[in-house]
Amino acid sequence: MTPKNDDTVSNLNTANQTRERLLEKAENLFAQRGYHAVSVREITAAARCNMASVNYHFSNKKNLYLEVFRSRWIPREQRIYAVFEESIDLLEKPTPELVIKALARAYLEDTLSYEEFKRHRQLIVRELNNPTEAFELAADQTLRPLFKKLYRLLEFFAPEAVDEDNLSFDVLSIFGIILYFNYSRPMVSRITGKSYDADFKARLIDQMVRFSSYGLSVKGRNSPSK
Amino acid sequence: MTPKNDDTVSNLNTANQTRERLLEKAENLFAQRGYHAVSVREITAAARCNMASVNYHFSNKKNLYLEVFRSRWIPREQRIYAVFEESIDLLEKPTPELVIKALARAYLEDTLSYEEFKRHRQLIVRELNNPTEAFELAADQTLRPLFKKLYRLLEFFAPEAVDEDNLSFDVLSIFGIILYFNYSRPMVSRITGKSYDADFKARLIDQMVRFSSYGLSVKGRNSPSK
DNA sequence: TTGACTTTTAAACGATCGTTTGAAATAAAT
DNA sequence: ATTTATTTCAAACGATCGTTTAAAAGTCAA
Repeated sequence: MTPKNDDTVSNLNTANQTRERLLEKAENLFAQRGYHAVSVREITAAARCNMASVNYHFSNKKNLYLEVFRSRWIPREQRIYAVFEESIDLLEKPTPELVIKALARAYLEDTLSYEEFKRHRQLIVRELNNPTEAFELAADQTLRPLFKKLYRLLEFFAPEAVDEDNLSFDVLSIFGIILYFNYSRPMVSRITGKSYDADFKARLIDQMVRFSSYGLSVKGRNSPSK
Repeated sequence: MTPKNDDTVSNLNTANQTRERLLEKAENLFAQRGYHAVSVREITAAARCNMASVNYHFSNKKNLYLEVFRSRWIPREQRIYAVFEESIDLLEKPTPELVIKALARAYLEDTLSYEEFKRHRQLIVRELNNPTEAFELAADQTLRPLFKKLYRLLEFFAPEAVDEDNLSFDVLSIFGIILYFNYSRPMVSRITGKSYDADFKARLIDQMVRFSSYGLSVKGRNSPSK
């Protein structure tokens, strides 16, 4: 009646195939139109399996939604952070400006396909606007660790002059800039009418770095005149 | 069977009372949980009227949603813009920094109550993330006029050096900063743990101005050092 | 007060929702 | 080959959805 809950070997192939198909299609549909606008019938039709499969593999619709975050969204976000941290480690002098550039790049460059990133963003924007249990998962596993990392990077570079509150606020602001420039992509494209090519990407990254690094309250940034 | 469609005087009092109650409660619920998550039964229960009233006054649920934008969201946004334009007119020298500050203030200061503004933001963030017909209404009546206004203000102040694309991009960026710092309010409060008082508001405005004005590609801003 | 019109109401409509059921199909173990 | 366990399936469940209906209640002019 219920799926096996341990990792003893059985017919893993077929079972996980439909389970994975369900997660893939569910994520796509939830991202596009939101939890309540998507029906279990629609998800299972897209995954070409029986309607009862959702309850068999995930017990109910809500838990399928949460599992999309657990097994797809969070690992993907962690991959982005891994790219970010790797490029930080390569820097000999991680100035705030370089840190922000590394973060912007990790989000925009090649790590994910355009469609994959679109889904990814739509899911978290929904949660930021109207948090459910999934927001708590995402906050604990990805957002707060990133904030801590950013805080330490800025703190190291401006160890004396700046108080804790200002620094926390700056961290949130940087995250906000990155988030906004990604989440508003459709609107930006729609209004500027520009295609989303490599040049546009470079322009976006430049804009993000300028807008956030110059606003920092920490010292040690490059000369903002020019 | 259907409500009167002209302005001949009849029992306006009672009719418009329930119509207005429906719009008020519908906006509140749509903002909090989204179109599909809210039922007509729930809206009419909150408005203390019969379920059929929605179809009587608005013909169907979807049109009730659109009417929330037409008769509540858009006029409210236009009031914010009016406050912005009034304070611009008082400036003798509308530098980009002062323009941004005026815009940030128009959104944050007293124009709307906290709860009213929260609803207002939630509605538009939903539409930005997943546009429906309502987005087109909002874009035509409020967003695009604001962009044009901002463009003209920046253009006037930097008439020579900057090309059209950069300026359009800056306008979008300013709008994005304002939008983000408002729409992420719940998250910011949640993570910083600060209460949303007058000091916090002033801090927010300061942060918005710094983050966006220093990033501009136009000349003529105040010295960005310090 | 009558009569025309507007608004509100209770009840029901068909459709679709998430979930359950029990049997059929498939795979793995003996 | 037989048993055991896992996965898939068609069908149905009760609940809730948006909408319709037709009558009751309310409003206002003549």
